[in-house]
Amino acid sequence: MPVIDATALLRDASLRVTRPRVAVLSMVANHPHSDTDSIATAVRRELGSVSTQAVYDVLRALTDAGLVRRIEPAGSPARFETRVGDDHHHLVCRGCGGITDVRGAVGAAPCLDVRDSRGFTLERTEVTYWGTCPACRARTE
Amino acid sequence: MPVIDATALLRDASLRVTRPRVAVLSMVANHPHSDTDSIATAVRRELGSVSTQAVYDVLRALTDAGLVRRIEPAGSPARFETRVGDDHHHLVCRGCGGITDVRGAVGAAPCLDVRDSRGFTLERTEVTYWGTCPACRARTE
DNA sequence: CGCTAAACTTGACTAATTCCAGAAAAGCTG
DNA sequence: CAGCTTTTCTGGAATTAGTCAAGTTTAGCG
Repeated sequence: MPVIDATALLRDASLRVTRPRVAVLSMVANHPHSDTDSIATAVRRELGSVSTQAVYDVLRALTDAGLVRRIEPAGSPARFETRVGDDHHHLVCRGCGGITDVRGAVGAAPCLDVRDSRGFTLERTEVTYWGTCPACRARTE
Repeated sequence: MPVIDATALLRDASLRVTRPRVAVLSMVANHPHSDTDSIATAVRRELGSVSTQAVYDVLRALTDAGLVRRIEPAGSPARFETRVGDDHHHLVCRGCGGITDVRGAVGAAPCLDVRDSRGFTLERTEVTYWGTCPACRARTE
């Protein structure tokens, strides 16, 4: 299991270190692409009782601080991951909604330059690949 | 105003031609990126009274038939457009949620090939550019 | 140890979308 | 063009995801 020092990460981001925050951050680090509900369930299993609201608040705080990234493929509730800063993208299965990371290179990719940005200030480029995972393909064949 | 023959499009897709369908399809064609609510309002203005359910059903039928595409940027209700089949992508403003089309060339773009597709069958690649539109930038400066 | 702001709890609430069951309408079929 | 079948539409209730507000607790500083 990848061990992360959630406490140190929180401190570095000048966030208070609370039990719910540590539990949520560890959970997201160890189970990338979890949705809010799975995170809440896992955190409750660890700490006993944590309000849904707290989970939302914590995830918002972590997202704002840049410790986790929120990903939200169409048709699916929000999911979270800790891999921030590297240019990876997501492969989403239409069958089961599962998400897999794929390497990418946005900065280096000339075809992702927008020539006609119409005055927009570009901040981020998000690439989502839609397809069917091996398990779902097997099921429908 | 781009005139489309909604009736013919529906027939070609072997969908029954109903007044709500024609109205919804025309609305989407003339106002790309509309959300369900605006579509419902516009359709009601034209036909008098149409249930919300009918609008959802029609949009689903049109989407399944490939006549419209459903786009769903994070944090925004579903939106619809008729430009299907060409490789264009979307520029989404974080401030106002507005969507602008940008040309793209997925098929021709080498950097969008996924080398490590982990057995997935790839169906579509979706690129979303996040940024701030000129109007929103002006407002916050 | 005690203070204070930040974080957590509780519970009601909104928005978007779907489900359900019956009524109505479109379009074959003869 | 009358009747039958299939599909669509209506209205209301249910679900899901997430937010708001007010009061209580707690981390971290002195």
